Amino acid sequence: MGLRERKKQRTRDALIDAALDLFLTKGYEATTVDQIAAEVEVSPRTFFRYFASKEDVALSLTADEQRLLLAELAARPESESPFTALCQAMRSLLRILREADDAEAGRYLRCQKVVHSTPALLAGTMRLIKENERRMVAEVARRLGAEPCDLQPQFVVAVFVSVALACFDERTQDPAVLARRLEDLLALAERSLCPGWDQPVRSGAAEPVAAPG
Amino acid sequence: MGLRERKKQRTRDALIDAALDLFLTKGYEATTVDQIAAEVEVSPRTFFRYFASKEDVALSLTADEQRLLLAELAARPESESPFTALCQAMRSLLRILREADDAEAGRYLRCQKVVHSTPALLAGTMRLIKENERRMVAEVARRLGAEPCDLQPQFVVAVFVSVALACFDERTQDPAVLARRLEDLLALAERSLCPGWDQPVRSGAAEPVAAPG
DNA sequence: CAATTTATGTCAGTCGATGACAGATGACAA
DNA sequence: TTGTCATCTGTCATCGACTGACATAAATTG
Repeated sequence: MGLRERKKQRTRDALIDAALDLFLTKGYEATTVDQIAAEVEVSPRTFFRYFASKEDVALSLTADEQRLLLAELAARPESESPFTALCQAMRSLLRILREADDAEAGRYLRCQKVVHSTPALLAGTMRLIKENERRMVAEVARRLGAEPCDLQPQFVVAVFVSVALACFDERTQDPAVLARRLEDLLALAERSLCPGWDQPVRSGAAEPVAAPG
Repeated sequence: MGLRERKKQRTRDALIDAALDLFLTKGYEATTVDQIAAEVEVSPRTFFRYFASKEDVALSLTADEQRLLLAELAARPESESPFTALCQAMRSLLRILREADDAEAGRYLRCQKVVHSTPALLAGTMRLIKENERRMVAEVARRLGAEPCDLQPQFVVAVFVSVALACFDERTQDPAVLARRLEDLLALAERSLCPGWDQPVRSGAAEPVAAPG
């Protein structure tokens, strides 16, 4: 890898770290892009060449995680039922977070703190998750032999997203605590959902049960 | 009601209508606050006395709906299980939308179109729903005799929100079509969830089932 | 009508974000 | 090493969202 690319990567990381630090100490709204740029000693214009917006720098890690989650889902064996595959992908993601080096782990923790204390960033996170949800629906639909517009794949992914979001809801920042909370929630989900609920329905059996008395 | 308040209400409605019209024809990003204000013949500064932001004017109807949903939930009888109460509240909301007069219905339709074609507004909608989710969790927790931080009320509301969001996902704007889609999804949810899943667990029965074979 | 309250307009200014242009710097070949 | 090229960066100008301060106009109240 050339000097140029290494330099770019360093600048990018420095911008993220400086931004997260400032967001944590002064608050997201009270921090200006100029201050972030000054901290890294680049011009404000350069900041916007690395990140599309002030929000973008705060959510870049979250965006990475969403991409990772989707990749883990795609890597799950076809033999797993859709919801199981989603849960396993989530467990993989949490394992990766726990095994990250200190710099990465610190970045993750600061990111979590900032996002959860800033409504605007919480909204941005939702947007990212919603975008990823469409891709997960496509994958689940494929596994079910259904279309992305069908209700079942949408429902399966929606339940999964619910559980995942409930995990992150409170002030659960430590990946270990988060993993524990995920397991509790998945156990609750398993108690609440019928066996086979996330598997293809036998054609011709359960469909025409609409006729009222 | 005095002249002053009536005038304010008219200005507010005019701002919403003008904004939605412009958003629909020119797009949300391409529309400036100055244009909206000019359309209603008020100063841009006045616009910001009615709405906190450009986003706010687009989401004011959605915010009203969320407040309404919460009110309908609170009005459901205590005898209903939490998930049933949530679903009935949602049905009430859709009924109100279907029974609205033409001006209100038109506003609703335009709002839906604009929101679903603008990522920023989709994110804002998510934020509103997330905020309302906290209040719904509080109400459901109360009905379950649990705390808002407990997993069960969070899970119940999360599943409900998932279903509700899946309703609005596609280009389903007409309230009648939306109601039909809701019923289909609720039927799917009912097939997928165990009876009594959203009711208080008998103390001492289902809890210690963690011991592995 | 007079006094008070409240809504509105004007002005100035901050901050996020983008386009245009020029200068600096790393990549690469001769 | 040197020259050329692509790319990165800084500077400048500009737009649009948003806010505070102050003056004006309007409605409410007595």
